[in-house]
Amino acid sequence: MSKEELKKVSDSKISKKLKKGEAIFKEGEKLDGVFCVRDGVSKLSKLSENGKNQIVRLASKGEVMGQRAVIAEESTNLSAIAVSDMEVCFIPKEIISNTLDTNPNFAVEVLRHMAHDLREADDVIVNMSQKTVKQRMAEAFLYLRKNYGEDEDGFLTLSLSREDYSNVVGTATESCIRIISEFKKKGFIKTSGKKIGIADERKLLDLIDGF
Amino acid sequence: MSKEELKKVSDSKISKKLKKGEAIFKEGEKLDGVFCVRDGVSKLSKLSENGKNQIVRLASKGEVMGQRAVIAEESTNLSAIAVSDMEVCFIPKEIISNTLDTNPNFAVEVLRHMAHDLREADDVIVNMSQKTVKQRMAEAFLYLRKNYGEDEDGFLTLSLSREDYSNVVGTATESCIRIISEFKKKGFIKTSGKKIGIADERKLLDLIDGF
DNA sequence: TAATAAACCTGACAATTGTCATATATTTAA
DNA sequence: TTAAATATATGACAATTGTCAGGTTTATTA
Repeated sequence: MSKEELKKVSDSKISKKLKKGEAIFKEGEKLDGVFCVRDGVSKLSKLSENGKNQIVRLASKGEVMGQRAVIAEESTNLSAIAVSDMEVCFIPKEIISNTLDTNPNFAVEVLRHMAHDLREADDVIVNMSQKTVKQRMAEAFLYLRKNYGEDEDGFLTLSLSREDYSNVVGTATESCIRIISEFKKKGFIKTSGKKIGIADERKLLDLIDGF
Repeated sequence: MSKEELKKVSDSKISKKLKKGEAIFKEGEKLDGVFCVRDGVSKLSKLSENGKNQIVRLASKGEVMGQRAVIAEESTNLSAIAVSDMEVCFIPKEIISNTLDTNPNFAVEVLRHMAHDLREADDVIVNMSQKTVKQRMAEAFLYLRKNYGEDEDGFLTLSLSREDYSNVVGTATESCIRIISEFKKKGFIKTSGKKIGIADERKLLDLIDGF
């Protein structure tokens, strides 16, 4: 079964709609299959011992959630919560494991995908440990524009709450808010209500590079 | 080809010896295959834009390095440098890709392994972003004991330089040294020359849990 | 062995980030 | 619509962490 075939399977399934804030699955659960995002965006996060929440990655259209746990036959280490209204479909693990066992191409394709995820995770580790909160905030804005685009007025299509931002960059919500204020004052970004737009990409890039 | 068979292949290869400090490969290189650690330990690290080095993980006996890049057909995102004298063997990428294409079991096995690495990477992300430097230092000591053991006097078998420690936990070398001094003064660890041993596991665990 | 280099250590201080308290704005629900 | 809940914002301060500038010790090598 190729990726395209799998997509067909997934398209034929009845998909589930979720409202912003609803959970698709929670950390520690056993998953009976994987979830494929048809529309909207989900945050994949993990609770640390001290009660703080860390958003490890975001998943949007076409991306699959839960495959790591299903493949490793473990309970999931992450929670998936909708950050916008969503439509997801479910693919039972039996289909996954059957296809894995019988079709080497599929396995290799999944493998490539996971190799890619792993590289991204490595990059996140380096960013988290070597960059300042301001630099991480700047990267978050650029990442969101690159991956989810902006509207006709130049505001990010995917709007996260301040708390979500703080959970992405790994900082206190207050610090996050302060940095947003500072960036706005300096003209790096613009805001309108809770919408945020990039006003000066160059300045953000300079900040990331340490200038 | 099963994992055991692969091991046989690798064992039959002429292996290469490396002295502490030598590089197996460097960030950005194209790899013609993967490296299997037969003896010793290697650090897998990445340079961030600001010139700081981050150790993403350590690889020891039986572990494979470079598979992510070979599978994704990308240049490697990490450097591998020996932190002790080492013996590694090389498996050409042709063998890997042939085996991947023809043997679904092998692909699934590699997949499981990569799923495991990905989970660990997620955990590292959370640790890096949500824990203090002291907590991360405490975790590093416990991790090193768990994975590489201690000698008859209770000192960690794998002894890293202070700079390596700082690159593992993502902090300045001076901060790292100060924390080592503090832990020693408080009786959490003991030192002898550059050797470090765990003196009070309970206290370290309490610190990690925020007490 | 002596000279040199590298690693380790410490103090002083600055910069960054977190915490707590509180105020305002916005959203949600009764 | 009004009340309650939630999200956003800011000040004041403390705690953490980084930087620079020296030291000392340990390892390397000429």
